[in-house]
Amino acid sequence: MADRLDIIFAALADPTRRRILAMLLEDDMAVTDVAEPFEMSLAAVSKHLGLLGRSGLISQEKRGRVKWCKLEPDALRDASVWMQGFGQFEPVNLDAFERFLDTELPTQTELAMQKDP
Amino acid sequence: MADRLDIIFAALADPTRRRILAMLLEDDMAVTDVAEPFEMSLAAVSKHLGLLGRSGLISQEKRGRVKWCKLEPDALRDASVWMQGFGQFEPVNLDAFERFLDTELPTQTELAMQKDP
DNA sequence: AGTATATTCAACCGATTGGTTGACGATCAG
DNA sequence: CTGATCGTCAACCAATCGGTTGAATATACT
Repeated sequence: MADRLDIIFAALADPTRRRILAMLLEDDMAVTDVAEPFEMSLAAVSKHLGLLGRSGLISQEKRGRVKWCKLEPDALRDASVWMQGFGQFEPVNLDAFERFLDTELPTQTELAMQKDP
Repeated sequence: MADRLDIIFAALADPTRRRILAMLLEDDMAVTDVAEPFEMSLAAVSKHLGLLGRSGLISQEKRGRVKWCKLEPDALRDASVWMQGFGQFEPVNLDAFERFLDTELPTQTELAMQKDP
């Protein structure tokens, strides 16, 4: 049902999760350390991290009793490519955008896309 | 307290709305024409368009009894800027970034391999 | 062994989301 | 005026979200 872009954009649609991602940009962190600056329960932050993990934006690896969270910026590439299709129309990005249209609009055959058969 | 990024990412987190945006990339459209290819009620599509309008991703102008929907790609700029904050994530450098990731991520086997225990 | 730490799980809550339906106000055509 | 078309509104529904608590499970320390 929910495809990859759904989950990624939904994950980005929350300020807590965006802040977590920004924190992980600095360095890998344990769950407790991620939760520390937030004024919410550890369980809530753990949920956010679980969602981020499911979205692929972070990976989590348990070493001992500590679960380390690591940013996976590669997952943002899909979303970035999608958005570039709207923001800038550079020739460089046209291929990626056409690929996007292929996957995103499967049934839109009559859509006026001037693509070569 | 939903700030602008919240609303924009949330608007992008739905496949119907992304498809609507892709349609509007081709041309401005009336609400009924936007709704035509979707297998849902007109009211549902109207709600989606309302949300897209509130997010600033589209604008709507009523001429006569027809409400025209127009893509506003500039609204994506905030989100794009935020994502580019994730480090060397400019469109031009995508290839270089991919190469960086290839050397940075030795194994992806543990990624999303968490089946139910 | 016993205790502290790290993290998740389960149940619950109120708010939001994505959809439906039917009624409704505008606006256009005849 | 009459009737069709365009679009939204209001009420409802099931599912999800973001948060809370308290218990449970591992792992580490002494």
